[in-house]
Amino acid sequence: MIEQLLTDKVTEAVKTLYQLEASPSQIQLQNTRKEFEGDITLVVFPFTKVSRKSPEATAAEIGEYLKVNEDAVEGYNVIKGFLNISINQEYWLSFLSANYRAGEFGFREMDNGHQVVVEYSSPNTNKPLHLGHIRNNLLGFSLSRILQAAGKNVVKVNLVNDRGIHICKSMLAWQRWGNDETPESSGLKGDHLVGKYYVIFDKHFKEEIAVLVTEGMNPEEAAKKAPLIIEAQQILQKWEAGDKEVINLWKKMNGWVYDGFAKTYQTLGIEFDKTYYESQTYLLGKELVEEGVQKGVYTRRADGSVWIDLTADGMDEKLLLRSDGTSVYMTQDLGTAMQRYEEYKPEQLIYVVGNEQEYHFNVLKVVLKHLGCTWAESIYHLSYGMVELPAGKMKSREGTVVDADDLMQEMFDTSEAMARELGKIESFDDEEAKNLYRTIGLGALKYFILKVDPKKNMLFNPAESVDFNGNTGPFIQYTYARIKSVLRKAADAGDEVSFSTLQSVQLMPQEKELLRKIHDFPAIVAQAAELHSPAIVANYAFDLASEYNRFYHELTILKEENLASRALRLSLSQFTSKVIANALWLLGIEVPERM
RNA sequence: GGCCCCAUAGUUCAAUGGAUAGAAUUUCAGAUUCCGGUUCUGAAGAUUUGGGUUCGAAUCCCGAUGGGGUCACCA
Repeated sequence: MIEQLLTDKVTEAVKTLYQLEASPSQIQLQNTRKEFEGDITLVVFPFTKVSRKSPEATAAEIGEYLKVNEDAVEGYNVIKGFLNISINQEYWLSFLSANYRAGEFGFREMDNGHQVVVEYSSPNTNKPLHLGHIRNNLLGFSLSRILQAAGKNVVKVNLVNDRGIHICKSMLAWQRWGNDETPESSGLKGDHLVGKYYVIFDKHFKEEIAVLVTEGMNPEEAAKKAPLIIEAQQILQKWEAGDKEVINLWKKMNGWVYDGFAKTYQTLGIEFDKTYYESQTYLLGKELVEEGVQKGVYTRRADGSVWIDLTADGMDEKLLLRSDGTSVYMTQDLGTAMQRYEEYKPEQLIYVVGNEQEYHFNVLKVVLKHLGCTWAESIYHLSYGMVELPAGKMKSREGTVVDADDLMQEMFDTSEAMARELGKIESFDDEEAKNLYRTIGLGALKYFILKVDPKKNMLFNPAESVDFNGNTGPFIQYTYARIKSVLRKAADAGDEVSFSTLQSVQLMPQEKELLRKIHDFPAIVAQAAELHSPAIVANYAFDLASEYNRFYHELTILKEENLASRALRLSLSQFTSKVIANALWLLGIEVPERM
């Protein structure tokens, strides 16, 4: 791309002019702002020290050097310390004709040397997925695709939290109040059915606590002494002891949940390369802790529990093994991290987990480093903020969770209402129309959530997200469909032939703007991968769609008489549609061929 | 309270330390017209606060204020 070309030339220029070996960070190239003449701008302030001249004079010297020594540079102008470089039209046109047909534009070949593991989703099996999981799943899936497009060999991993006291609560409630209810008999999706019993457990549990409190017990103690919780703990113990009856019930109910999750994942359009179950990994990590004790980096207390003192690292003391020898969260995460490292030897180990667990991952890294695992540095916690709704905050503790399945259905319904109102579906049969609602509803949801910087808390407004105008997924999808429609019409008129005649037309400003925007796409993908941020791709997709709309609005395409101009505009349209499709693919968003 | 994160137009989001802080939406004005709708054009509108570093700060550093998270032998 042109940036690389210019970086090299500028390096050469400052070496020749000022005998300076410039580091890449000193060469700051950016797209020239619209109000100025030029395509790419070099910030020359970093060179004024060695040039011992004013910013303007320095810029002029470098500009002149580039103009003389680089064919692609046709001119320059200087404003303050900014050197605005004009790239000649041949460069842009050859870029266009070389790439406009390339379906994989912006994507790099996979390099097997760069393996990356991305863990995301990681649900509990006692209740259905909710809005928070949606952000998690979308981020994880999209990030995986972005990394893949940047040339990484990505393994998408899910770690299902299928054991523990939470599922025992659902099991107990189902045994006691369930009357053999099944997904089939109740018509409920499996995960919803199990979630229902979790809620039932909680209701009775709270009642028991209330009774104990009126009898004079303090609430904290009551929460530990309530018969239901004791019984649930007994079930957990039986589970760990391998009790047949308990295990069978556990398998049955988890099976229902998996069926339900599979449907949710399918509807949401995400997938995994590999699924791990905590029931199979929760014993891992104990040997590691033992190893740490031998090495003297962890300490065993009199009661048998194992701790690490992280006060020197600015953290607290942390428990690594219970006094009864059983694992805690940290123990198994140490184990699974080690397992993954040994299995894949990845250059990066990414965890998509909410920001409430930031401390946990900081500790995880440090604990591994104390063990001598230098690869702990490759752990990256993609920490994301909470999703709120206009109605208020979404926290499971307050019982205001928004169910993922319900939310998606609402999105489909809303997009249907919207499409009908706008008369989008008159030429569609039922099947096509239904697919369109799905595509639009999901596109709206995904785009709205992914366009926000992951680390920030965000507000999801369902009604606003499906708007066909504005910074929304449907707007981008609509732009794509419109381009496709233009191209179909052109093809009907037998225009394909002229696509190949892209020579010596004069680029109009709007055409060049669009081309420049398209030209940025590979750099955007690289940056998004580097910063682990789908938001960069999302905002780019909107920019590109908006740019196309401006282009489309100001220039005629189908009625253009000049054949070369017409070919130019059609190839630009084709190119834009490919890049929009590619950008949306990175976000896991489908594009409709017409709408 | 300790530690971590966040703070940008009325609202929801942008801005690798670079030029006059961009969009979308809302509001207002105009155009379009079967219409108080749609579409189009234009305008208005923001860096919480006080210092510091820098040629240059929304961005980096220190303090204040406000919001969120986290400080379990839960995961």
